[in-house]
Amino acid sequence: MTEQIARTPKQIGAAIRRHRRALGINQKAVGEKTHLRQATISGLEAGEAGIQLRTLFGVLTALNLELVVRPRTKASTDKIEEMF
Amino acid sequence: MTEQIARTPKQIGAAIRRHRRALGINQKAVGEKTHLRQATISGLEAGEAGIQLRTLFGVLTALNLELVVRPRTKASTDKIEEMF
DNA sequence: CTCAAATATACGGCAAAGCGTATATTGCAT
DNA sequence: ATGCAATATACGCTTTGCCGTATATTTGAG
Repeated sequence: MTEQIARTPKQIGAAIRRHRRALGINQKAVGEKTHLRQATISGLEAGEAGIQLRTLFGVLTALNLELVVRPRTKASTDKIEEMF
Repeated sequence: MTEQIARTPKQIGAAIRRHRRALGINQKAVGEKTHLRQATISGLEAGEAGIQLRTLFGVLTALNLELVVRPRTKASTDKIEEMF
């Protein structure tokens, strides 16, 4: 199961964490590759909603990941107010 | 071709724009659904690297889109410094 | 070509991200 | 149980997102 669906910051954070662990590297190492602090990686993986795209894609690149944007597959609640 | 690969803020912005247009709605309407300004949607679609996950996922939800996180498929340069 | 709709840009203000640095906490092997 | 590695949290600082509001520019229909 190497393809993870993400519809929220928490979900993409969790997905990134799983992939990072699968690669056997720690947050500090990702921080060094990306010029981000270990604390910043921690926040991303925790799903902080304020994380910037700069940070997200830096980490994705460091982990050799990519995103796919596509229409939602299954059902969804779609109440934006309840999203975070 | 409704599945778009994104490895950079610019790419995800472009992908979102294509999907939005395919749905036939404008930035102002997306802004109203998400409680974001039209100017903010514009920035997201333009690929501004500082856009936050809060903003990204709000728009994805409004457009009924989702992300998939997966290992990169084809080749990649992977020079993070050159990413933006 | 014209004009309206859509999109991009501007400015001051407030809140928050990410920084360096440092420490607290958690998890895991022995 | 101990100790180290990994992760989470804290503080002051600088930078920047997003806000409301407003305007400039681009695009497309007629």
